[in-house]
Amino acid sequence: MTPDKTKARPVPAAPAQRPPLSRAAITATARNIADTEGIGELTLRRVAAELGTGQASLYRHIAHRAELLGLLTEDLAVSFPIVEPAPGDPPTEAIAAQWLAVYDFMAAHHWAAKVIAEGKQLAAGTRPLLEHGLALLRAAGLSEADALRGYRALWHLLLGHLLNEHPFGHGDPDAGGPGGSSPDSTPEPAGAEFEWALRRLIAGMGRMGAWHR
Amino acid sequence: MTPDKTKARPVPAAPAQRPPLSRAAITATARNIADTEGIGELTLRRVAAELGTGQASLYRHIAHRAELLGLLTEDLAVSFPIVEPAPGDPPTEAIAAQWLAVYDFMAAHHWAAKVIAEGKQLAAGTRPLLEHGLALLRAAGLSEADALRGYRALWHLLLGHLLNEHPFGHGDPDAGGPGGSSPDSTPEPAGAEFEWALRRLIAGMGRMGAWHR
DNA sequence: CTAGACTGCGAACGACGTTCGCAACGCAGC
DNA sequence: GCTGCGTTGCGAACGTCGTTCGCAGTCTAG
Repeated sequence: MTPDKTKARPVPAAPAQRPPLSRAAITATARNIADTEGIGELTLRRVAAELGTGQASLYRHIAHRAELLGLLTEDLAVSFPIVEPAPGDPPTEAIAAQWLAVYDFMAAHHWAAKVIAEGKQLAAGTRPLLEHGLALLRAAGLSEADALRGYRALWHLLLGHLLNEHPFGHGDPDAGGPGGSSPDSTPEPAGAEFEWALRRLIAGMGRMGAWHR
Repeated sequence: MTPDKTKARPVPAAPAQRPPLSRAAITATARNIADTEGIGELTLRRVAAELGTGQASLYRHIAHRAELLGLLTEDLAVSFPIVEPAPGDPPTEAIAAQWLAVYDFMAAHHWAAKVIAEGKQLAAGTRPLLEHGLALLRAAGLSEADALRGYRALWHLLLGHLLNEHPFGHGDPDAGGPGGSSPDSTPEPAGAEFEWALRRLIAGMGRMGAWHR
């Protein structure tokens, strides 16, 4: 179609014109697949197909699949929510609010916990969360060292819950929401279970730490 | 080789005589590989080779790889340590001792946390641990419902720590989690970090729960 | 001695991540 | 202009994985 006789574009085959295929484009496409179809469907072939390129082309921009996963989590991490403490709230409440927000955010991307857990390093993207999380703990009276321990404890608790909570990667649009609660079969709303544990951990850090008593 | 003209023994190849290849044998071999070489080396071909059989033979005894992983965790779970509380110990101490033992046990099998996390819930094998864990929490004054919540919280905390603590699979001893951004400070003995968090969580369950204050 | 079930397994299939080598460009300097 | 070079896209292939197929032997009941 469109037999462009003018010498203009003897372009390869069916490239249409696509954006020049960058790291960002690859990452975005990958994230899209992971979000909508589950991490299990995220293959390099799939990404390439989605972008309309050959799979080998991806390797001009990423070294290997693991790097793509790294970019993915990094990309997600930069939009981790930061919850400023409401004035008048006790520090424990600020901490709880912050981590509940992170939980909700991660739960909305079912693949995140799995990828992070096995991919290991979360790097630069979590810097703001780290900074803010530490500040909240410090403001609650924890020492520098304990704040770091506390941060990691909260993070681990979060990760553990996310990994065991929802079965695994199929892009089930969780948009279902809190509408109709099942009669009684559901043991607990999942998020509630984390909140329960979260609040106990926070309370415990206070009890044995510094701010309370 | 061995041009056996007489029809006597057209026996396959090198069967020597091996034990008849059972579920248990396969599981044991698989576990051995996972323990010594890491979960990354655990392939069906590898298991078959180790057993001296063809890979296709394995499918006479297991349905698919996932089932083997299930057997593996099940096999591990039955030997989860159960720590009877020392007389005179406060209930919180009994709980801590129990879970520290489980942590050490799981940490000795680096693959366990990963497999459990992605394999989903473990089943029958954890029954004794569940029973005992609940009993300890109940003995500490938690309600039935809270004991279950507490058990799961402890389990999730444990899982989160194990997954982020030691990298294995492809050993890049990079920092775990988003806490790694801190360049200075000591990495801490790993088990100690869990213990810190564990004791806070236990304390917190008491504080907001029932037994203390 | 025969029929049927069960077990082992060589060979292949399809999907994956990754590598190779070539074609097509963009843009210096001549 | 033409030439040479670095970069980008990509078809084809390789090696490995989980899994399936179909046959060849062995065991056991009748």
